[in-house]
Amino acid sequence: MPDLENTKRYDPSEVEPRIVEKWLQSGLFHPEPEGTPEENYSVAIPPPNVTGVLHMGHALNNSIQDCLVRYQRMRGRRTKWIVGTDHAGIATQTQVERALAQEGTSRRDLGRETFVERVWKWRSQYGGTIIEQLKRLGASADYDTERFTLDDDYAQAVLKVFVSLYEKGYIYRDRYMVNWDPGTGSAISDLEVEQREVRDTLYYIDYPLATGSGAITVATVRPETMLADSAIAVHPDDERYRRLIGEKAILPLVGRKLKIIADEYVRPEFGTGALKITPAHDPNDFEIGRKHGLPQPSVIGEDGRITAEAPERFQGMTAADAQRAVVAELSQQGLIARTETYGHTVPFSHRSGQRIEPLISLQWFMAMDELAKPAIEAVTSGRVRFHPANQAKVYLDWMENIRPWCISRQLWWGHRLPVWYRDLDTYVGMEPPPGEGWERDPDVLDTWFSSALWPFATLGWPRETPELRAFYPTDALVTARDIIFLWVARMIMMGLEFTGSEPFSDVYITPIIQAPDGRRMSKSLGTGIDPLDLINGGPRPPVFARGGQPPGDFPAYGADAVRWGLLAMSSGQDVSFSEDKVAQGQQLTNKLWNASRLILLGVGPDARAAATPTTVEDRWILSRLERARTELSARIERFDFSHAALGLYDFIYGELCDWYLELVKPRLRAGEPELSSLLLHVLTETIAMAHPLIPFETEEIYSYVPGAEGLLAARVRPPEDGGAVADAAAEEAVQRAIAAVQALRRWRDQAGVRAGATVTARLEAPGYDETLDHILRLARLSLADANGDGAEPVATIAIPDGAVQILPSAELDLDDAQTRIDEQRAKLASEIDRAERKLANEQFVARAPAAVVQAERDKLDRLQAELKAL
RNA sequence: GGGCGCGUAGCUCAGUGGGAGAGCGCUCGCUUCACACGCGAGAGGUCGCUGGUUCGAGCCCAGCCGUGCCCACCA
Repeated sequence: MPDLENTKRYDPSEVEPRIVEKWLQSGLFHPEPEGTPEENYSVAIPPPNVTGVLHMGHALNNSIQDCLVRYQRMRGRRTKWIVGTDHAGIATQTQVERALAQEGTSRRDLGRETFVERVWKWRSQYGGTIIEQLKRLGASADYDTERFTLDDDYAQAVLKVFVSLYEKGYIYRDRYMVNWDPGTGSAISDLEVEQREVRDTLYYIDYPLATGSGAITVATVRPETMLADSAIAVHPDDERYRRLIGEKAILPLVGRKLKIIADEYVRPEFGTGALKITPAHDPNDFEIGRKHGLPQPSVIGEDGRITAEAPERFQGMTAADAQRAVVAELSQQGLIARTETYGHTVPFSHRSGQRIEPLISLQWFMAMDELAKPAIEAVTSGRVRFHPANQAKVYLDWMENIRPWCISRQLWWGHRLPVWYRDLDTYVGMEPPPGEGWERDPDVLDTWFSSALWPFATLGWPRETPELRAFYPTDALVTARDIIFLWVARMIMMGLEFTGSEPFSDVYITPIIQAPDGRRMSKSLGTGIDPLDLINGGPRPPVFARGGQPPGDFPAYGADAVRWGLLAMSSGQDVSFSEDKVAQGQQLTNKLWNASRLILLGVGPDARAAATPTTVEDRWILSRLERARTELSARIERFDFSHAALGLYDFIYGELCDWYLELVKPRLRAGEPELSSLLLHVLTETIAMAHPLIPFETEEIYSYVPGAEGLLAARVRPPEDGGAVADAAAEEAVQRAIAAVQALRRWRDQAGVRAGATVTARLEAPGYDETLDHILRLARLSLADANGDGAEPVATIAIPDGAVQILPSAELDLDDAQTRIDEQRAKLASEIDRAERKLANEQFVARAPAAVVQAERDKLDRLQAELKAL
């Protein structure tokens, strides 16, 4: 325990690790499975990759979830934050394969069984880091029931879902065009493909007509695929080619005859208006081929090499080599009419970064249309709400145009398909089929298939567990935009299909935090920050250097400051990372620490918190506190985290510290018992409302509060009173006093009055009885005694409803004072002029709302009173 | 091609119809007994541009310019 008296600076690196242990040992984060989902509050974490490490996106996402969970826990709800990790098929397998490559071996060398064992070993070695990092961040998740998407129970859920959807006919096997990723050697789904700008060469190739005279010229960026051409298509209305429809052309290099067909898909204005059709290697051609019943010769295999269906001299070449060979032969034969460079977008694998090879493959698919219907309705009906709301449109647009999902992956790390083959028979079931000779399908499921079950499979589904009864459906889902389709949509569909309920009612889409140069935060680009480097202190990457200085290291900001900073950044859909915001969070924690020291060291050990005001400023702070509490709660509930964070800062700095604590210092030194109780009350309520945002420091401070019991994190806050505590009179009185002090300080500063000097003054304004002593002290004035009553003022300062007259004294420079008065007069006069002109405008008086007009009149009256007092 | 955003003080960003704000940075003054990672005061803005609606526009509408992201099968 730090010595409060001598710890003038809050030190998060000393406090935070201690507090984490305290929380974990308390068992507070693990709720018993009791009550109903309506009474309880639950959140399922987006499961990070088991071998992953915390990045800024996680830090933001989990700061937000923890804010929600802690807030609800302190409202008295039983809270369950489901935590765990994802096996992340491709990502994890790739990691391990990379390690194997370094050892000079490969998964093929090891064989499937050994390889999978190796991945499990890898997982036990490197897995779980991120869970420890979540604890360091303060995430109040239920670590006692940590889940993994490859746990035995979880696997049962996955198998059951597969079998059930197969039996319904939604899951089926088909030979279809897929996105083949040569990098991972697997098919991947449409969502794992990204389009990139590429400059290619567009080749114009002459295909001689079968009649022996003339040729039809086609344009292509992938000449090697011509080996698999099965037709040429033109637009039916294209005058240039109409007479050729039904004719045949000779496929160069191969000699096959290609029918010239008509299809409206072809754009006459592109290239030559004639399109070569390669059904096996282009998604569009695949569709056209099916429509026209064309054969689907396939010349590029899953290994990326030319197959036996191509002429022998090309077989075995890589696609790139084949392209060079094809172009060379065509040029030799004079069949390349011309070439041009051509910029366009082509698909790349999001996983391996390699260019997608579209090809026809036998894969497992899932029909989505029927599943999508209720999931669309869930959002249009408002049972699932997106925040911000316009993200619902993104979801709906995708759902309404949903396509089949390729769910099989040619990997070894994942849930293996519960499918067995024997000759022409296929068996699908949770257990292997009886009898001999069955071969299990070697493929595994897309990782997102199992992720889609996360909110209920983690609670024990398909068993009817107490956890499921108590915590499903969950309440909020907090995630990033980029997985709305991959994950959110699929969870809603699966939740509805298998549990009959939406898996959550609110989806909060976090902003994406970008590097200062506008790029994504990414380790490989050098634009990433490790959140732990911010928390504990660590190297600052060069792009985050400030003011032209060398980057140096981050100071150890602490988890509270990082959390607060991230929340404060969270407005809009994209935000630049701002170290200043984290620094502001650090300032806040330091300020709160010192305010707490003032109170705790000042009140004495026997004081107990009680909300008993005795003065106008007491009533003021209670009123302001209640407003701040109410506002903060409302902002958290509507997922407005940046305003929640900034509003908390404003209350602590702008009201509690700048004014209230300054106002009561004399009473604190006098040891007034009622004040001590009130200060403890205000402190306790302040740290309680701040706790969901800055949990560590507030927990630490709470441990020093006399009479406080247990953990702050477990404290149930009194409900907001909805404004009943609001004390308009006290707020008005103190607000006027603040304005007066500020006006007087400004005058002092500009008139050059020495900072420590006390100046004699006379008050010429009504309504300051309760606050006069405070104003005199904070503005360093003393009231004129009876002898000074008749003196001529050397300066007159406008304050609300009147003025303060400054009487002559040695401290004052009279010229400066006069200048100030003149300036103030001019300023007031111009404001009065503005208000008068506004009120003279008949249109304004006639058409503006009465309250607005009245407010303008009141303002004019006030300004005139102030001017008169000068 | 479609969709969603953004453009306000040097920087990062608040501000959804009624006198332009915060944090940081900058200037000036304070070793005031919670905090010098502090306190007090201040300077600094044609609110991207043009037009429109309105008594009144940073805010609403239209167009334009700049910029970011998502979706999409045009060789």
